Amino acid sequence: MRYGNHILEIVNTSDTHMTAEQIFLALKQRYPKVVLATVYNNLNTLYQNGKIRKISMEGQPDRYDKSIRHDHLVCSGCGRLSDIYLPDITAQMEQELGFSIQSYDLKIRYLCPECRKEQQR
Amino acid sequence: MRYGNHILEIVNTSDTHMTAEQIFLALKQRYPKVVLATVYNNLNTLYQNGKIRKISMEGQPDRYDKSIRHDHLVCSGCGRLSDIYLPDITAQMEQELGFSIQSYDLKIRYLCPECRKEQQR
DNA sequence: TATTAAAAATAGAATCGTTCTAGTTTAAGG
DNA sequence: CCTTAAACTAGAACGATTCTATTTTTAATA
Repeated sequence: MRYGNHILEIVNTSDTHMTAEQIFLALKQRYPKVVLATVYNNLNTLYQNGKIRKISMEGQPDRYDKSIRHDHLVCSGCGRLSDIYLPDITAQMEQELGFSIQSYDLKIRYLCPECRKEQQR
Repeated sequence: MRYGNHILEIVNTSDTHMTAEQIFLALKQRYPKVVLATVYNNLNTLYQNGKIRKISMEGQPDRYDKSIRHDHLVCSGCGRLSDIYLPDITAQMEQELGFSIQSYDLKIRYLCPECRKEQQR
């Protein structure tokens, strides 16, 4: 994985949630010969090794995200996705379930301030 | 939406999480002339009207689900997706966040009993 | 340093879920 | 009935992702 570290850095330092294409374009700046399939290969490997997260959103290309635990807010108006750091509820879940879990994905749907304004008209 | 009600019924009464293709095949039994694009159209409309839920899973076709509130368990071994009815944590989330939300999606990753056995070898 | 083998990258075709377009049928209201 | 809009059909098109075959790079070893 010649590009693995750089791809990981791109994903980790981005605060947006980048698509493979966007990561490819960013990587291309330093390595102009790199090809999209390579980026996919690297992303898949990083994902399988738990180094990054993958977010699938309906109708959109998958997005890649840093692996540190956090949750997501999705605005149901504009669709914008943002990070939110809520307390870990793993223990709570496990207590409810009665068995242990590996992780969880929490996606919260809301209306962002701008879309709320928009809607009030 | 000539097929709307029947599609809704298929989704609501299924305990698996059906793909558009599977729903199409089920619907075809009663309406042999129906076409996949129509099923997609209907599913999209139902989804936009909040009658059904849509679950996007990486690398797989979208799945459709009843809209009543529940959460999901995904086995990280075999990938099987199942329903789980945990208490609603909307209020808890809102308290943490300080603003109101519309809904949330909670997907819990774990190892199902069969895969746990498998792994112990 | 040269040799070799394995791993990663490249190019581009292929796949497959989903949407789109244009034409046709159906349903509802006047 | 007649008209019009909505829904459906057929099949092409699209786009994200994967696959295949080939080439390049890397790393190990002699």
